[in-house]
Amino acid sequence: MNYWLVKSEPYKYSWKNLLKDKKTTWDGVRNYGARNNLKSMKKGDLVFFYHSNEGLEIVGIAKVVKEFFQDPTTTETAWVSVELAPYKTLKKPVTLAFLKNDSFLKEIELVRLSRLSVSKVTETQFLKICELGEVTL
DNA sequence: GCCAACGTTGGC
DNA sequence: GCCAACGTTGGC
Repeated sequence: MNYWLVKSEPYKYSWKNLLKDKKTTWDGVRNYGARNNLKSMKKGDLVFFYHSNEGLEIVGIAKVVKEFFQDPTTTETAWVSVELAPYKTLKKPVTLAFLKNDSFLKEIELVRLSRLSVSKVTETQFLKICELGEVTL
């Protein structure tokens, strides 16, 4: 099992939208690093859902329900999508400011590679953030 | 294959 | 609205 994090600008697609939709196609990724991460996702992997621009916090955990396939928003075969479904909502969102201030969590790719829209999360980071978010898996 | 110019992302 | 970080493009 691997752990990931995706960013979304809430005015475009928020965690609430995902809860309402029950599942969504994660499309529109046009960055090779992010694309490679999408390709590495396995069914059942857990994915933090982060609100960028507004909120600046991790708000939920989604689950990979379908592994990568051609991104339906383009005919260029370089780009892929996965399907995500909501899994758990964090009782207490974990903010970027908090992560940056934590000597352990500041190593997370979300902080280190701030422009990457799909990033990796280690198991330890994942569990720590779940604890902070008061969410039980 | 290097690197300057430029564009984009996203936090502040 | 600014700017740092970083990816991409294109000339050489």
